[in-house]
Amino acid sequence: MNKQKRDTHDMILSACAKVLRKQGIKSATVAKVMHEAGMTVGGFYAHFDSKEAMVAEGFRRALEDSNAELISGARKEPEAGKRLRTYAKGYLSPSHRDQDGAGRGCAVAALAADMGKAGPALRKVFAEECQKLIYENTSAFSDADSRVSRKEYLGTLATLAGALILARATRGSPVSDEILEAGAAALGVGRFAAI
Amino acid sequence: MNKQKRDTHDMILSACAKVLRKQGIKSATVAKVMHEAGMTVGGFYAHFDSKEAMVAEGFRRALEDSNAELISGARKEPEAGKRLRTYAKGYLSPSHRDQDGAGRGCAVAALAADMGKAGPALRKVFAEECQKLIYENTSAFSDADSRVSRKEYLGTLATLAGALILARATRGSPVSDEILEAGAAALGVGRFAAI
DNA sequence: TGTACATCAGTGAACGCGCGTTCACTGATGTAC
DNA sequence: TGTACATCAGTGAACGCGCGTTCACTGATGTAC
Repeated sequence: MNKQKRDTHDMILSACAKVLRKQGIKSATVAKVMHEAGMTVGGFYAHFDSKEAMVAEGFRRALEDSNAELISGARKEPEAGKRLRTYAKGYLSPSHRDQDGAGRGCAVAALAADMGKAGPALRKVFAEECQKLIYENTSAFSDADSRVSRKEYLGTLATLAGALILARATRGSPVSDEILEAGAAALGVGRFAAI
Repeated sequence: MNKQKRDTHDMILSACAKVLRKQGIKSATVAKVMHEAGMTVGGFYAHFDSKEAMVAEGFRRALEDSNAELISGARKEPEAGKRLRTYAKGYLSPSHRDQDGAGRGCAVAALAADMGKAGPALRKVFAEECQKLIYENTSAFSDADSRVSRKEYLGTLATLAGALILARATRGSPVSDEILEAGAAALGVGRFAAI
């Protein structure tokens, strides 16, 4: 596989990751992804064995990209003890809720929903990527003085993802904003009260 | 519309609600729902204008049924202050996570995911039903001595639904159980610590 | 009571469309002589 | 250097399948006389 082909492969993957974050697995059709990558359908099978193979690779890309973007703000916070709070605030902002249309929202929230109907191969990739993400983020939110445990982070992640998914599901109704606020309040009371 | 036809309509709706809770909107095909109701496809349009119309009605049924089932245990708890805790414990049990295959899991968690891709009409119905559910449940979890505020309940709901969705998404991997436990711990620390 | 007819819930086959996948072809690039 | 050929990434049309929807038909029930 020469450089040019590798570049094309990469472009398709980026397009796939973007569409996945925008609309999930079912909507990430081969034609749509190839169009997004500026190509036609026919060339697809020179790069991937099947749609599922593309989605599996696309998952990794989507989850990596999305986590890198979401955590970048919190990383700048010098005091580790404040990072998770910064992260959560950004995560539960209306702008993050509405960013899914641009393919820039949290991939965990966007994809978790589709996993129920997905095959075991995809579920395995998803779980692996979650493990990586959990490991990376607990590290990023901790330092020698202030540690976020795996369990704390998982609990927070559940609240964040749940609030975001519910807020997106009710978008347009006043409950949507209420849910984001309630999620933030729950974390504030339960976990950040002492900070 | 005579009684017999109304009964049939109702059977289709029950079947629809069950399939919706099992597999979401996309998988609730007209043929599958009709088969589940013991009929053939052709009769469908005597009862509903379109698949979307069925799903809209099915939502109401699914959410009502699921909430009634999930809350029944907590309702038996005489002390109101303990009800939300009982509810949360059941909600985050591995058995609830695995009940989706039987069409008996929480409909909010099962359907919220599909809302992003659904049309505005369905989103409206979903939001309305959520409002009803929030109102009913805050009442059910409160009495004169112990009140659960709307905000507290919404925060809890976000954690519960988020943990369930993530646990289902990672089912088969050890993270799945971990997420359920972390969700319970988050609620325990944040909200039930004083109980 | 018995007969003829209307109504209408439900049947099952068909149609159109979108999607994953396949395949014969094109056209650019590189290699052999 | 120039010519002939091989390679192969990408094209675009086609195929099969599943799904929503339609439609001509059936057969049971009720009504008129």
